[in-house]
Amino acid sequence: MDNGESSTNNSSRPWESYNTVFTNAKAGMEGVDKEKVQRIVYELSKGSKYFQNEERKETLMKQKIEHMHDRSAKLSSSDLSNYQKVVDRRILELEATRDLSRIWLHVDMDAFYAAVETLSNPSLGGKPMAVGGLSMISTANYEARKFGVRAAMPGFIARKLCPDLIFVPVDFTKYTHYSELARKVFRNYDPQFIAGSLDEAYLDITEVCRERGLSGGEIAEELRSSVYSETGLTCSAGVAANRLLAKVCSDINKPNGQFILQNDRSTVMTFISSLPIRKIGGIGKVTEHILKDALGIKTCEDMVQKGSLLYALFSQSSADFFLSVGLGLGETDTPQARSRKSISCERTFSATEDEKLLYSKLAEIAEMLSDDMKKEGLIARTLTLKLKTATFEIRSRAVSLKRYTCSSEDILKHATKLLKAELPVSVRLIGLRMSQFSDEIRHSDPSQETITKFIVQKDFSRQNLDDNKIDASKNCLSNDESMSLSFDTHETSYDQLKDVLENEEQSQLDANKVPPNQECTRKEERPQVLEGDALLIKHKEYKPDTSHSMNDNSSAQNSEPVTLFLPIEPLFWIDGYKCNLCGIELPPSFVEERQEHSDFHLAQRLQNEESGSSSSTTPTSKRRILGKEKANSKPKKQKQSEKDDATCHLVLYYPHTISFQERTPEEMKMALNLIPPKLNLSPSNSLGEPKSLPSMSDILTSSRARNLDLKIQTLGPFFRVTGKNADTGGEIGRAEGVVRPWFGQGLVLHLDTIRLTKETMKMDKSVLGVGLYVGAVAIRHGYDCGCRTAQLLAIYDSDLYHSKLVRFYRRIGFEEVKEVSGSLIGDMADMLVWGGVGTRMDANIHHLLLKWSKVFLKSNV
DNA sequence: GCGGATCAC
DNA sequence: TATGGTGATCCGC
Ligand SMILES: Nc1ccn([C@H]2C[C@H](O)[C@@H](COP(=O)(O)OP(=O)(O)OP(=O)(O)O)O2)c(=O)n1
Ligand SMILES: [Mg+2]
Repeated sequence: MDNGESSTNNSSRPWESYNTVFTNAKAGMEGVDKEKVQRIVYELSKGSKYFQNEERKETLMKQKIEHMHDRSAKLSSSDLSNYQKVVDRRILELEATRDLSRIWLHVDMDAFYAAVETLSNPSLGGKPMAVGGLSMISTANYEARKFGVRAAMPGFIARKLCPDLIFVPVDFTKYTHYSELARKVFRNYDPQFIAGSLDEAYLDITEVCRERGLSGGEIAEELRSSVYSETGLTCSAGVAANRLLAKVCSDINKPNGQFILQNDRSTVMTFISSLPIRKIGGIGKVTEHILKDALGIKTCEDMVQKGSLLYALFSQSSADFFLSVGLGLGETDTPQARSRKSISCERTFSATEDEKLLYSKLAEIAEMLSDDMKKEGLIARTLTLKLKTATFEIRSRAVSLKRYTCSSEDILKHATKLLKAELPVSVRLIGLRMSQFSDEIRHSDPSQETITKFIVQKDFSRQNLDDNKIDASKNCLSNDESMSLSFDTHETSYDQLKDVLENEEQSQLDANKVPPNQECTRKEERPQVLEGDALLIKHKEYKPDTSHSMNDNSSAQNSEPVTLFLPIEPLFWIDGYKCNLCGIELPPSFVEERQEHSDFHLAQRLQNEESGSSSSTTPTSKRRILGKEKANSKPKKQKQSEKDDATCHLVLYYPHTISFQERTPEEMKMALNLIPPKLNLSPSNSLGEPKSLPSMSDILTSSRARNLDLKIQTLGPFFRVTGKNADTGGEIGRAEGVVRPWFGQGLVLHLDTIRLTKETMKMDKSVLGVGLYVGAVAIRHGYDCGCRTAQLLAIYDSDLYHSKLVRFYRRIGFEEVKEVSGSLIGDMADMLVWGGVGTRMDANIHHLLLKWSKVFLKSNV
């Protein structure tokens, strides 16, 4: 592997072991003498603090690789064959999700900043030029790239590579302007295009192609030509069946070119097979190294070939991502816009130990950060201090405050404490970040402006350090008014449910948590990307990463449903902790989880039998299970020993860990995604959801006006929504359920319980109103997880209550599917799954949200 | 919840 | 002389 390379080269050609990102392939670097570049970079870096730190990191990476390698060597052949089974099944399941019906286009401007600069100063044309300074350059034009000059390279090194290099300082306003021009063009092809950074976007051109009878390639030509005529800038495009592939494609014929990958499985597979893994977004320098040096994986094809190793050594979510990459899969839907989760500000300066100086830098940064937060109307409660020491070591120190804040005084006060604890230290960078925002999300969530606009904002700037209390009372004096306003809207649009909802006096409008946001200027159509190359609110939520240690990752892994085809066998815990059916590990102390788990296996089996295939049911053993209401009694160790050899479609879940994981609803959406790779940016334009479905934040915002404090938690695919009285904290209602595949329906949202505790409610009349809110969060969660259908059981308690329930659910959009009476064998699966008898009802989630949109989206005044 | 790493642009 | 800034995710504690 790397033996020969490192030992011989280190002595004679030391630069070969200094691996920088600059050695990676990149458009415009084809004819570059890589060795020469590497040598020069090495010569100028050698011995520097930066270099030493890179060496330190390199060492750590090597250790990681070695560790991974050892682990792979220890795997027995039986381990591998077991993992291979998992891989084979997973491949089938992933393959089933392949969607070749959509046409995605990824467009990326060529040498963006540099091209813009050339536009405003044509004399730069044809000459090697870089945007940035001698310390760092942001990008370089293609003339400069011939010399090996590229983004993120220090300017002084670039100048050594290319003595005639012209430097132009950055000017974000210009780039933003041209970015906007280009986006106007994009909008013509996909009004909901997903904007990445200033210079790239994803467009779903399926409809345009269909409507105009043009191919993806023709649309790409036209779009690029249009971008050129509108901006004077060239760009490159990639067209493929999903975003991951489209992104890879846009780089192929860059600059000023395009590449179309036909939506045909074998074409895709051929394309992907020889593709170096580093080309895939999310696989960077480290991951590439680990996969290559420890596992011998170089191409995407290898990912499939060595799938068993991946599943043995990485977390399930990472392995899933890798495998899906190997299959050429990627996201094909248009994700919902996501709001930012943190805001930060950091500055580099010449390293110093001078405490006075450091404190004053800190104060400046706190001030800038505070200003930014105010501009966005954000308040947050977790503060993180970031330091880069003179030796380039990165340190971070965080505190969570009792109250939300955006004041520079608050920030500085706590930041100072954090910094103080680190002194003395020589520092070259200080940064501050605020996260854990107060509920609202508004920003980037277009539909949100509805309520926001009702809130008359005063300038909440400068809450004098009153320390605490920033809250609503101070900022939004007109709170009551705004709330009642929104409430009215709410009620009127509810007429359909009036009889059930009854009154809604909703006396105490709390507004307690309403943040002081304003974000006035939300221009009607603004992708949320803003200034500078910074604000790209992009995330790749799939971070394949090297999980290490942990012989068996399978235990605490992510929650991802895995479908297995296994013969039915009795369930028991191998060695007392490992499920013999699926291998999941659950220590005996995980009583509840074990219960759910064994129930789940049994239920799946029953459903399978019911749903056709094998009719050989074995009623006996299941009967008793059914007695216990869902959560309590225990199905002993399933003795359904009568294992028919029927092959069963089992779905099992890997619980994330012992406890529910607290997540904000926004985060939630991605928690259960099946297909990992996503680099999901913010949908641009303000229209947000196509049909203006109520977003999670709409629902939450609306609920707060009703003094409801809603929360959602997840445990793997399971979720729990709780509604509390915002004043007392007392629980008013909750909904629980699970997101899971259902026969022939893809993912469905299974609503287990919607429980309301009217005792604790002040206004016991609006119980069902609360139920609607709690349910809406669950439904929206389902929507975000990709469910199309929601299922529930209107439980039979008493005639009166039951019919009321059915009526209620029917009104809000559910339809009766069947009666589960308990008298038919076929009911057993339902009874087991649902924990009782009643009326099974289904609803189309999209329709449901549409129907409810009037409620949660106060139509514009 | 915190801290370190990784990644993208 | 000189190696950026912003935001996100994941993992292991
Ligand atoms: N580490 C980086 C990478 C990029 N950028 C900025 C400058 C680029 O102009 C812009 C777009 O990034 P790209 O990766 O798309 O690079 P270019 O557009 O400059 O070149 P090309 O897309 O032709 O390869 O983002 C940056 O500031 N820092
Ligand atoms: Mg570009």
